[in-house]
Amino acid sequence: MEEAIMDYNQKQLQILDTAERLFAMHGFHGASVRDIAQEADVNIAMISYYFGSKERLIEAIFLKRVMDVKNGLDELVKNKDLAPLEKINKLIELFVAKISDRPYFCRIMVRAQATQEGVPTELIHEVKKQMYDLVKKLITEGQKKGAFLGDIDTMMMVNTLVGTSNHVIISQNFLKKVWNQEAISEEKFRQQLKERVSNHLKKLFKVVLTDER
Amino acid sequence: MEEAIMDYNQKQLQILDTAERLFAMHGFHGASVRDIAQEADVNIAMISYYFGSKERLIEAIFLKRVMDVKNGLDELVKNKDLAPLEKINKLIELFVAKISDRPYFCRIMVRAQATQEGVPTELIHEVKKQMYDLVKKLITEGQKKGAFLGDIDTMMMVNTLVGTSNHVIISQNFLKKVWNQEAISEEKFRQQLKERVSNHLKKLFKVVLTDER
DNA sequence: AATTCAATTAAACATTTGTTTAACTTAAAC
DNA sequence: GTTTAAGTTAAACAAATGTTTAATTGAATT
Repeated sequence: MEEAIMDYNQKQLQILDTAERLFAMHGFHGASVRDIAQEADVNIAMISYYFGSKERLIEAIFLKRVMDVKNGLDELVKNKDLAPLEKINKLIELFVAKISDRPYFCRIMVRAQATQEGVPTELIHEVKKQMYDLVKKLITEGQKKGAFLGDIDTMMMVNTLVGTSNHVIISQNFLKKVWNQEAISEEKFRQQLKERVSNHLKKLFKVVLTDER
Repeated sequence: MEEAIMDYNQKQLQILDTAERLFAMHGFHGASVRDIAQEADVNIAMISYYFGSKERLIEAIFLKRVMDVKNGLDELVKNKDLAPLEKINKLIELFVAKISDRPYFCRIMVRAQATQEGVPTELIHEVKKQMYDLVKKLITEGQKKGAFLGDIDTMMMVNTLVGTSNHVIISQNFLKKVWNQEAISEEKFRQQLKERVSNHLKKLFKVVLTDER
């Protein structure tokens, strides 16, 4: 939709970044265009001027980020010369990195799936479908090569991958508190978390998909 | 807070149920008190009259439901004479049943964790902590009995349990579409989903915690 | 029958909401 | 230097928001 190529100027990027943060923290209806304009340090009218409406603004955020994820997945498919399990590991690493590096968008995405907040549902379904198809392909490939076991609930494995990753990201504050790591910096903690959930999921998939431990 | 015993009359229950549904579908700020009053078939003023404010209304919903979950967990602890893995299975079954029977509240809960929507954060953290402690206790118990393996990331296992379950519930519409099960009734599909995610998680925990398959 | 108090209502309240307007500035193009 | 168009602004707009008010009903209690 709109134009395929999107080159935003400085002010537009300010608006997009601020809006992403505020939508994530307070929800679509909880973040007013006045709040966004003020925190982005632009006049209110500029939002309508550049993006048309609040709805079109969040759509722009989605388009910007979802394309990112899609391109990441496409890149993975090209890697032909990896062992089945290594491909899975690569996918896990890539997915976890993607969402833990963009925690604000992750929150928006989770909200969007949970509800109907005037967010482009088809876009979400499309990228989820792509994710599912990719995992299914990787698993059946591994099965044909005899590397993976036979009876695997592919769809549920995807749900575990996506659900666990998302949940860790949105529960960050809670985890920090439970682990008594409140002294550590936000950035460092996120890095630790990324590594830990990545390793956890790799072990999980290995032990489910193969006979080894 | 408030009174420990809460016996709501018919009208109050209508408000609570409708509010739970609308908060789940449109978010806290996306659902207006007018919408809630209209769909619950009561006068707007009755909401302030009974609950004081919109914030206190969602707090009442949380109190009502969270207590439910807590009581469920407590009951599980009493079962002393079960094998370690059977206890884990029981926990999975109970948790999945709890949230898939209350999909609206599940969505509210997910939103509340993802953001800060004037929702009682301490309440959520409290019940999450309880869940974590319970799983930790069950796992270390199994390890002491020699039934479970040694190196297990307990916290991540909890995240997998909660994250996967939540994600399946909030992605219901998508899953229905992907599986081409759009003809089936809402209720029946939810029942199938409950069984499937429950079995999936049981297998997952078994293969991770023990040496058997 | 009179009193009391909770329940219920339509209307009003002050804010806040997303969006638009019309005037003004800036800067590049001719 | 004039023209053109995009950028920028404060102000205004109608609509929707959460909450309160003041009046009325209902049904017990005295």
